Amino acid sequence: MTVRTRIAPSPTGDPHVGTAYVALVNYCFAKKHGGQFLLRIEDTDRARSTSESERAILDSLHWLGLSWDEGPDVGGPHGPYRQSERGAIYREHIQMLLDAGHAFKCFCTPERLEEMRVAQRAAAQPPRYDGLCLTYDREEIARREAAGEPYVVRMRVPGEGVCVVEDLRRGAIEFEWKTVDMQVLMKSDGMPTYHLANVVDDHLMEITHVIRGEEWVSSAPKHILLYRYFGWEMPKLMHLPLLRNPDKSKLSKRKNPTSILFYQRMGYLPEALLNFLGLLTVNSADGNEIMDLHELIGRFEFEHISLGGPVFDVPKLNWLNGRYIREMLDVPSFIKRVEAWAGDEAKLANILTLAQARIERLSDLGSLIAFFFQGRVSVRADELRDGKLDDENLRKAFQLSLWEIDGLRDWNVSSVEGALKRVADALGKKFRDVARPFYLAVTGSPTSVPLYDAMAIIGRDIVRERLRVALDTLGGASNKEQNAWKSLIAGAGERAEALS
RNA sequence: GGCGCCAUCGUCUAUCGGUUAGGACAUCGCCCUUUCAAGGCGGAAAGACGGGUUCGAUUCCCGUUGGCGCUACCA
Repeated sequence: MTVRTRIAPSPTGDPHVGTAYVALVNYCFAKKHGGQFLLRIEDTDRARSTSESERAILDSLHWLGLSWDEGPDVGGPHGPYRQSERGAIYREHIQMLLDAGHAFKCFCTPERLEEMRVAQRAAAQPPRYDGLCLTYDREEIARREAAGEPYVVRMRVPGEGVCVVEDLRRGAIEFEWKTVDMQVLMKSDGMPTYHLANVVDDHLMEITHVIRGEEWVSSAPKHILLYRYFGWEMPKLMHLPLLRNPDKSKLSKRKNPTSILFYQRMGYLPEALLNFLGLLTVNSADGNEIMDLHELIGRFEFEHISLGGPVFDVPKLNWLNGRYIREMLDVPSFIKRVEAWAGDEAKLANILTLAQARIERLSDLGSLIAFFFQGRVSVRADELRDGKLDDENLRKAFQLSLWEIDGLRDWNVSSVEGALKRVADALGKKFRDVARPFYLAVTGSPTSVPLYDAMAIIGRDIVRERLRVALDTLGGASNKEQNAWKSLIAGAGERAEALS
């Protein structure tokens, strides 16, 4: 049997380094065993999925040097590879479960479900659907359906017994069935949830090894049950640890840049970033830590993956990147890399257009536009404070701006302008009265080229990081403050939270 | 709260019952050097805690503690 693995990202935000890590492991495992590696887009969440995000994920993984044998961009015999295009397949499978009595229609309102969960929690019970709609007879269901009541389809789950999840790396993990919820398989909008789509697709795409993040361990019993209901052979499972912030919490952009785009913009070489992630998958006890993809594949053994969540250690990445820059590139190829990174003609033209009106000598250019080519800019707290906002409002301004820019669909001069104006509105100010700290945070200087244009050119990832650093410089925003401030930005708080 | 996963230097890790617990990053010192890097050499730095099992536990088992995840009509 040929080994087939996959990466199944959800296009709901920036391409995450964690996705790259999981993709790398899947890729190495498949190639090590002469198998295939697939890419499938899990875009069943219609509200949050975007084609820009999908594009960015594909581009980022390609940039890192990864490729796939089948996927939405390259096709393949098991397509389509985008879940939003597989609706008929899921409906057919949902019907099979319904017909066999393995799933049922549930008409319960969100309010009832919420009350039920609150009660269960208060009673120290595991949260689990109580089965009300399971008691309805044929007529009752038909009546409600005819009346146009919205419903979801849930899977039936045994009330007793134990489910054993076999994990390649962790061994047997036991769950009592009564702690496993009767998961929604089809939402009221007719789209499948992750659990159904994932199982159906993995089977139809002949995936033999499901290698995914640790956050899926607790839903593995649901997946096992679905395979059983369908009478399909279960693929092997392996759950990878989650990448962490330096404080050991799950890697999140609130505390750390998580987007591959950020590392690209910062001038990390793709080989270095890939090598860095690869170090978490091989045994490098011999002291050699410089490895290309080919060597990573050769040395890959899943036994080498430690189960403790590894901190994404930027200093070590920096060291690796430095070694790649000075050891792995000769001067001509180094020059090429720099040109590719900084020499984008359109970008340079934009920058120079902004600068032209503001210089007297060409030599003024260096200090005026240096911030376009920097990563973080350093600003002191007292410089930021020297404005028209008190300390709390200053921190609020930065926090709100972070939420706003994360909530933007498009990144361009006018969308950025809109975001910052909304922040000023929320503070009850005109933007020009709060502009100074933003200029300082983003450009490193209180006077510079036009801010919105500059931000549009610098890119969302670097801008977010500079704003985040400015906020941290002022002491950050406490959870309490964040909760209090969220309501000031319509919808952006929740959005940012969900995307974090 | 419920369920689950995890636990070696600050960080990434080696060790698959017996080691002076090894390497790498970061850090400190020295050397090299017109500066700064880079490079070379050296130092400091770890088995969370408590019980077992065993002739012997970092390693196996149990408990505690801690970290993390899940707990949605998000993935």
